[in-house]
Amino acid sequence: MDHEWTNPSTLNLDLNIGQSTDFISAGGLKTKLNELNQEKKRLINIIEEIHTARAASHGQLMDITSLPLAESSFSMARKRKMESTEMNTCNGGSSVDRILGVRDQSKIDLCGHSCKRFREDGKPYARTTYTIVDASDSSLMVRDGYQWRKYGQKVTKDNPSPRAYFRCSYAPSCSAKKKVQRSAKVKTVLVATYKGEHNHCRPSPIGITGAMHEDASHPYFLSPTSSDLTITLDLKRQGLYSNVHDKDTELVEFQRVVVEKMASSLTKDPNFTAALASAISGRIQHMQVQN
DNA sequence: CGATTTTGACCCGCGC
DNA sequence: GCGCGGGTCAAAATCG
Repeated sequence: MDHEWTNPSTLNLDLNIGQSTDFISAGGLKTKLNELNQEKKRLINIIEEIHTARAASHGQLMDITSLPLAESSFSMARKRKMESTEMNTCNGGSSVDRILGVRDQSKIDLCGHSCKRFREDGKPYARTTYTIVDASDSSLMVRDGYQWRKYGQKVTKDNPSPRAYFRCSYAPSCSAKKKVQRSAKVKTVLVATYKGEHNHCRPSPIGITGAMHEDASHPYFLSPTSSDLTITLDLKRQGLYSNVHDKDTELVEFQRVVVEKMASSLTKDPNFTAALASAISGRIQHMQVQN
């Protein structure tokens, strides 16, 4: 199975505008714009509700983050050395910091309940995220708010791009690790696989101005602080545990979320809707002149 | 000068 | 038992 992939950073959103053979009346256009405005208000309300609920549940997060860590099977050799498991608890940070901390998907679900998930053999699942970066960016750096130290790089058999290995800068007290590799199919996508859990607060929360969108269907994070569009998608929340090794499924899901997000962003942008209305009305006037 | 990155060597699990 | 490949180590190089 080999999906033909569109570069997510250059997705072509076919909105079917101007392709209909039906005549678009001025009244119909006005109705359509009103519907768009209503949809925009509805979406803003949903986002506000999500943020409010998250702020209210951060107290539960504090309890969850102080739970003992699950033993990571990531490195057997390392495990022998990491006997010092000094546990830190989060007792500080701004409310924004704490809210952003909720992004650690393995610890909390939408209801604030602990949802650290384990495979049948008792080992924790790896968390995979995708980040769109500039194709010319070869740094393999994924900004997730934590400080990482690179400790290795390998070229793997199934992907010509090198794979970078990172461990948390707070190691050995923190056992969190991640590996980052450029997608073999989409060169602008960095695939980051996280293992282990951080036992400390996020030292540098990513973009306070960043928009967080996590609901049952769209657990992703937008980072407008970088020059490129960065969308971090947590597939564990997508109910794709059983398909965690199916890269095609992951990539298709990623593409779907990107398309939905871009379409949603456009319809919420008053500049876009104004420009759209202007373009359509201009087209209508042009058609009337021709007739 | 300490922290971080690079990179070749080594370790270890797994399939044959 | 052997070879392969992913993951880690650690010395050297680089950076701030």
